[in-house]
Amino acid sequence: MTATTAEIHRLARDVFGWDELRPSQVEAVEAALAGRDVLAVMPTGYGKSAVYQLAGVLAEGPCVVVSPLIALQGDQRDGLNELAAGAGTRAVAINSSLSARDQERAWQSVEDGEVTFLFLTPEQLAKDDVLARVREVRPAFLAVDEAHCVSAWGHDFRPDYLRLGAARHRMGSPTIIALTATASTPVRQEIVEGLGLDDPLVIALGFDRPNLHLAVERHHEDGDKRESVLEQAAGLPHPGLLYTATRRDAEDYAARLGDRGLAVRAYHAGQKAAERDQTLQLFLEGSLDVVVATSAFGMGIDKADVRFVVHADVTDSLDTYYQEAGRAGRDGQGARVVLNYRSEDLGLRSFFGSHQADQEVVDAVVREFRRADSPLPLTHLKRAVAVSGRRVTGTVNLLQAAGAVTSSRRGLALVEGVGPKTAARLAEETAERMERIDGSRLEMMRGYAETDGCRRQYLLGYFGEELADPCGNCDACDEGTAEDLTHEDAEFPLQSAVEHRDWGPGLVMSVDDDRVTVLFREQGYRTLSLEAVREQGLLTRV
DNA sequence: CGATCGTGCGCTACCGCACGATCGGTGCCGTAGT
Repeated sequence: MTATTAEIHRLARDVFGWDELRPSQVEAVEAALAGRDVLAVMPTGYGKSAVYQLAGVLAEGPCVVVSPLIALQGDQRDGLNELAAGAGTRAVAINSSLSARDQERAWQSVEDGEVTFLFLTPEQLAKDDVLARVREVRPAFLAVDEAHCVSAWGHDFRPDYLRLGAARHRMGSPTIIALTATASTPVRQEIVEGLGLDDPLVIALGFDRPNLHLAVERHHEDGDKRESVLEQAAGLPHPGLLYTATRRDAEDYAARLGDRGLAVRAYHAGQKAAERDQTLQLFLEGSLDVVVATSAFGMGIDKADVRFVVHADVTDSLDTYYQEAGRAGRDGQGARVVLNYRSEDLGLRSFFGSHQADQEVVDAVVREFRRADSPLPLTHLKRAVAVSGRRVTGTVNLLQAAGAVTSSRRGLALVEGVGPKTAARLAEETAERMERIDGSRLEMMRGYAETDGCRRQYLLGYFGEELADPCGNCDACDEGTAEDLTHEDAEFPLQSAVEHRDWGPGLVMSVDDDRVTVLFREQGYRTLSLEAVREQGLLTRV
């Protein structure tokens, strides 16, 4: 399956009405059509979706699109149906919001060959009957939208994300097109591994958003921080978004900003759907000054003129932070991005970082494997073990990551010689490694908050992109504390591969005068003193 | 990790305090009950 560059451009123009495509979009479409897996990390508004849309129309079989939120799927489906109305393509979304009868009707249209784009959640693809039906229609592509969810949610919250790689093979091994707006090096790596991408074309570009002014406000007392956050949300140009770590804080800040006469509403997952929808509508139509929200607010929300994004608390990583902060200034006009930081607030985040498996579930899963002496489908294990399916899936994911369980087309199997004790030990070690890595990502958050250097150089460095000079549009640059952090002739250039005596292979993420930060495969991010590195010969370039 | 809630104690009170327990954030899905 191939298409010439001219054909791709013609399709974009005639069917979708896009006059111009970027070279990276075309490159990604061509690779996908040639059967090569693709991971495209492109900023919002860059035309990520065009990659699977163009490839999907040009391909022989339908394109399965995995998307995390049912509401988002509805928007994507409607947008696609409107966009390509004349081209004989059709998009449907099948999920639990449809009645059994409507689901069946939708499947019929898929099986009759009327559907080019089929939107599904990862949970749908965890079901045997769904996979069987998908397999029958011989999909050409499995597009994974918002692919950072694989890394952010796959481990425990929505474990079916980490089983998409296995699902791909059970549906006849279509080419995967994975898409996300923000992903640092380790997140990209997790997407590649989690989805089982095969020698993928990785396109990652355009992280810099020069119109965003980046700032950090450091605080000692919680009360002072709250006052300052209120001042920011009230005083900065509107409309804006205020992110909080808890639902309760979202309500509190919203009430206090309301007292100051602002048009403001809270938004979090504890509210009724109707209330949330209303808030979203009011915000989109420009009737609100501020929305105060937990992380529930955001994905798929495209409002161009957000003038500030203030964070009342740190997030679990800079990936999440930049994803949320990046909702400011999409129109390219100036916008303010402020992180309010207290080192104590990092505590809440480390609480959320446990990956430990439940001993009982590990035992039960291992017992079930040993009882059957042939590979088992996950659905069998979920039936056989008397806890929630999610916990079983999470445990199996952990055991698989630990190398105690392998997955093949025939199903899951215990690695030879692994008993309950070994499985438990491997699971624990793996969970600890994940926690170490989570902890190190939190440390990068601390680093961003505590640096006196240019925030943008730090942030872009985290995403593996080098900014030659201090940006001139952050608080450190305003105050003149930012020094030029780039060292072209440095002994450890950015993104160069190194090997540590004890910690193994790593990648250089940032360098300054006396320190180097390296991303290690097993340890996560570690900052080392250059003096110690030199004296003890800790690092070698490889 | 830190804030908040519930419990039990002491013992001039339906109160104050110390202590331990619990909770904190994202959304699928299926099923029970209106």
